[in-house]
Amino acid sequence: MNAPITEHLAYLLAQANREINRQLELRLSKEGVPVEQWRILKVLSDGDGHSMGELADAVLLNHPTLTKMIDRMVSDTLVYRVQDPNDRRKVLMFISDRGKVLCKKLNSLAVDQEEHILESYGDKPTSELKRLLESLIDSSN
Amino acid sequence: MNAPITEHLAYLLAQANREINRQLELRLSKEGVPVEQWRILKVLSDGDGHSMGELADAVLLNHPTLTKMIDRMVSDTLVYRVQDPNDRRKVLMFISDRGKVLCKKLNSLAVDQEEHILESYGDKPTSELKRLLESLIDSSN
DNA sequence: TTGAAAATATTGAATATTCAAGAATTGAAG
DNA sequence: CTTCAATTCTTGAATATTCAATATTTTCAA
Repeated sequence: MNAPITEHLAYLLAQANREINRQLELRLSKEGVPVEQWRILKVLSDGDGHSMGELADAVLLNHPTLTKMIDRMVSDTLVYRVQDPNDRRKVLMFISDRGKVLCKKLNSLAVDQEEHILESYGDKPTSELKRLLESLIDSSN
Repeated sequence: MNAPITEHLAYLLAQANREINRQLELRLSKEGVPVEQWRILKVLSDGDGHSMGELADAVLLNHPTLTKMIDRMVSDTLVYRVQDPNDRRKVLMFISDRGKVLCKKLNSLAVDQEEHILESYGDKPTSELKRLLESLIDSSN
């Protein structure tokens, strides 16, 4: 017989991702915000304008999904669109003041989670895991 | 400023998972099968009957999604349902002969991928990463 | 300079997922 | 034994995601 599915890297990643994501979702739900929106706010919180393509890459969403999520966030006045003056094909996304306030709250919820992981999983394993994940991602490009 | 999103464990996991999953998807698409169906076949390939609840846990899908995916797989005669004689609330899923044949092909495609990762990423980092992921998952329960 | 190809974002239809409710069966307390 | 709560799975409606097509702008070669 072949190796069981629980030994495949793809499966272990999916499982770990699912679990950690579930925990984070649970915390962010206190503010009624999906994980993807937190990512968007966090990327935009540098105050710069980011094009949709750039954003889609950064927040791990494909274009149409991002467009529709941004539509919602614009309705909620968390972010706003500006046409890029240098390339009018592009739309630059900016975070609003309301978005910044929300983002701060979300950050602290996310930090709570990271601290919880550090406690139960350990300091060294966590940083070692992060290092390995980064290098796996690098080696996949 | 807060830590950038790229330093959060949740983000790194999502990114790595997305990338590895994308690669696996690409291989399995040669047989026109989504990753989740491969997982289902693999779990069932022990020949035992598995209840829907058990399966849903194992393949990281929630109940209704699994039910509908199983409906498709039953249509394709890859698996079949049998009512559990000991507990008639339960449905036991079995893999068919056709399912077994397909599963073998998929396994070798998946093994290809694992080997590709081992080559580009290295033998030791891979097993170390797997170990850390397993223990993260453990510590989250 | 013009026109074709590439890049960027959005839209709408098709598909898939999720949530909440329902049906069937079992378990267990009174 | 009966009844009520819990377990298991499925269904249908609401929601979200994806694919393919479209519109707009830019790039670049002829």
